[in-house]
Amino acid sequence: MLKYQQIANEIQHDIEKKDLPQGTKLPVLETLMSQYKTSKSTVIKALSLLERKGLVYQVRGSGIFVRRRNRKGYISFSNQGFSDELSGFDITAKVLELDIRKPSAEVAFNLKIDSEDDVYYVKRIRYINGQILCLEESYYNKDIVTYLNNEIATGSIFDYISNALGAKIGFSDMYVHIQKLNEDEASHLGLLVGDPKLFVETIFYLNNGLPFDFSRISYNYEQSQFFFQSTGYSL
Amino acid sequence: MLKYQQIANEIQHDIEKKDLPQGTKLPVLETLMSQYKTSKSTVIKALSLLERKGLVYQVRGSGIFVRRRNRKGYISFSNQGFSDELSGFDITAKVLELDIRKPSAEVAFNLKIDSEDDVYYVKRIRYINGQILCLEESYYNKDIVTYLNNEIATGSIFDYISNALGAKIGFSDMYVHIQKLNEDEASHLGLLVGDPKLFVETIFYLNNGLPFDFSRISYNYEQSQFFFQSTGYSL
DNA sequence: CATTATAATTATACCGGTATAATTTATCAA
DNA sequence: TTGATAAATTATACCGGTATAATTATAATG
Repeated sequence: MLKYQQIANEIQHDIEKKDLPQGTKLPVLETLMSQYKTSKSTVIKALSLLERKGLVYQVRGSGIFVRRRNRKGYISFSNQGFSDELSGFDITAKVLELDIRKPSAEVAFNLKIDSEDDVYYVKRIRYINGQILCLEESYYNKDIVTYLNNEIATGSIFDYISNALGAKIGFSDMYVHIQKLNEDEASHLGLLVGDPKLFVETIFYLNNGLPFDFSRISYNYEQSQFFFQSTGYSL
Repeated sequence: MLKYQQIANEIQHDIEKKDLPQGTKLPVLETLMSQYKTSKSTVIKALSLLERKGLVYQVRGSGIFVRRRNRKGYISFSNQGFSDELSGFDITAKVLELDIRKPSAEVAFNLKIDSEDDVYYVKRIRYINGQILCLEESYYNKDIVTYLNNEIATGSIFDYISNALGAKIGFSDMYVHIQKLNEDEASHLGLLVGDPKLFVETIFYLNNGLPFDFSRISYNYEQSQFFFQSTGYSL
């Protein structure tokens, strides 16, 4: 792990361990430099990382301060996406469908592949702490996600892609809508037709810019509480 | 304006002016350095800014590339919040209520003030391109937002706070829910009771960490299409 | 005591350098 | 032509420095 990431982790763990409240001032840069035996720029980079994670804020001429924490029961939604920030929640999945197929025009467009190329199609229900969280339909570029099965799809597919396939997940584009549930969705989510849903279309890219996953997710509105922190641009 | 922000702007304008498609490779660092007559670190900082804005992505050993753009009609939702990213949309507002009052316990808690301190309360409907976008209730700490009137609240209150009051807006915490409209909301949004809504509670902070605005917003689901880009943490 | 001016503190901008890791291109061998 | 190997390209990590701007603490002033 990189030095600045390591330092960021240690500072984060320190904040969490000591349960520091909002507004607590952290040691000044100079102190952090000697504490972690590193240069100023590396400390700054670590702090910038923590600032973008929403853990601290920095005030020029004043100091570095601890930022407010999440409300309980809210899913933290960083600019990393949902999936990794689910610590503290019990996430499981039930696979409804899993097959290899040819993509529709829309899917092919979003994955930047030809309509003759193969994709893995996965339809599943995801649970959070035993409650139905969402209904997900995902299309994976088979050239990148070379293999999938039921067992893998029952767990975290992204963990599998990162760890087993060794691919590096980069960024994503999300298109968010508020809509009413249709019949199929309502039955899977255990809700009524016309009930609210959060509907999100996402294209996930590897860190080299290749799209590997196009997904459509309908969230159960009863479980949909998200915590989101903005940071401003001047980092 | 800072040099690295200036450079980021110029690169952004260049991308938009030339309408460069996704995947287009930008000049290499060395070229950008001489092009903008600045040091490596400053160029890197400018590019890091653009990366967090979702405009480019960088691949080590390969280059800097243009990222996908927004779909038409979607409100771009950066980690800056909604308000500033509404270029291309016509945003207006109608003020329903505006007064000075004592905060409830919840409002006082979120603004970190005493229940005896004054707040400005503003209730208004915001329109996007003539359509009803949302119903907003906001509480402003009167020690910070010292004056408000109907005319100001008809426009952008944040612009007023930044420009006229000279305060620097820093970051925000958002709590997002999907719910059903109640009677009051439905009547103001021109929708039916039970229709979906995106309900967002936000605490806005100045750049020195002081909370100055606590707001509750109910979005019209028919106008609620948001574009959101995640970036990964390794910037 | 309140206000103002000054100094100290502190984070940030900006510079330019070396070393490193990932990718791409060129080279060579089979 | 293919596949492996080496070299070149390119972004990133990390260093340490000076200058600057914002804030906070201190001193001076009325």
